[in-house]
Amino acid sequence: MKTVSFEDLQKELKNRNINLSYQRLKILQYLTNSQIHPTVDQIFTDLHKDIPTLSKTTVYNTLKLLVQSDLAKVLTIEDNETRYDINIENHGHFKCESCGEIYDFTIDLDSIANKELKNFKINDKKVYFKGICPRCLN
Amino acid sequence: MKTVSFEDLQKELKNRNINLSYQRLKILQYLTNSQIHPTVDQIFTDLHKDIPTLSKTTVYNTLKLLVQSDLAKVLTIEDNETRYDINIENHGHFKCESCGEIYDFTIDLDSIANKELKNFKINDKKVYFKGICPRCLN
DNA sequence: TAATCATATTGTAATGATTACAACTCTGTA
DNA sequence: TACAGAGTTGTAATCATTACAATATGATTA
Repeated sequence: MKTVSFEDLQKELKNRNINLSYQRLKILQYLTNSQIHPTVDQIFTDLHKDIPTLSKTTVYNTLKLLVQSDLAKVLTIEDNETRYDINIENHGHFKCESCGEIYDFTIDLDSIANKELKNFKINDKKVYFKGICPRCLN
Repeated sequence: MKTVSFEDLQKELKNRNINLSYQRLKILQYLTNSQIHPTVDQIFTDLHKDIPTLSKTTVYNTLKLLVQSDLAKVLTIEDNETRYDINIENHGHFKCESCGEIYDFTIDLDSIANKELKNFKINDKKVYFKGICPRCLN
């Protein structure tokens, strides 16, 4: 699975004339280091320990920026929790209905193109699975 | 694509000892007749014309019931709009980013099983595409 | 260095979807 | 008719997200 380095991200932001402020840096680090596809609340709560002045609005703003810049993606596996993912192509997401953990799995999104959609312009593909993970099956 | 008849649905509800009240009947009809994958608000607004006493809570309650009974599915293509779909297997959803319309397309969900997940118990698979539909491309 | 300007951050208030809950209604049965 | 259980309704509460105005920051130029 292709990984995105911090340097890549920094470069991308430069290209788009987006300043890498301290807060944005920390949020980017959080997204790349923790592979947990966090919710806004998780990001805010964890980072707030290091940055007591951090505002939740800043987290929202930064995530919106990253999504618009195509550096992050919104995951809507559940209707009541929006999660964020550093943008790595060609993978799907599995959510365990027991422990709530989210697993990445590789999938060739190109291979699930569809004849019916040959006249459609496809910009984004999402694949979400739900079930029970091996750990919880025991 | 497999279609679900009204009689099938009624039978399913009987099996589960769920009463088919007037409101529930209307909501079921709405879901089967209109193929628009409606939001709660669409269902409520449209049915409210016929049933002025209808409450939005009833719509929520009924949809929850249908989902729990596995007769309907929740669609979370966007993080800000929850939609509902009568449960038909083996199809994905395409949402046009221009007009907002949602298109079904057939897809063999079994074929996108994944070796990495061979020890996972998979209960549900969702495939969401986004882009521009042919009508809006012109 | 000081002044200026654009951008980023913050905190609070507003919005909107969903849920909780208590009162009321309906239907069937004894 | 009285009762019980289930379904519906409307209001209030909750929670995530957005809007917005005030403040802070940081770079640039004189």
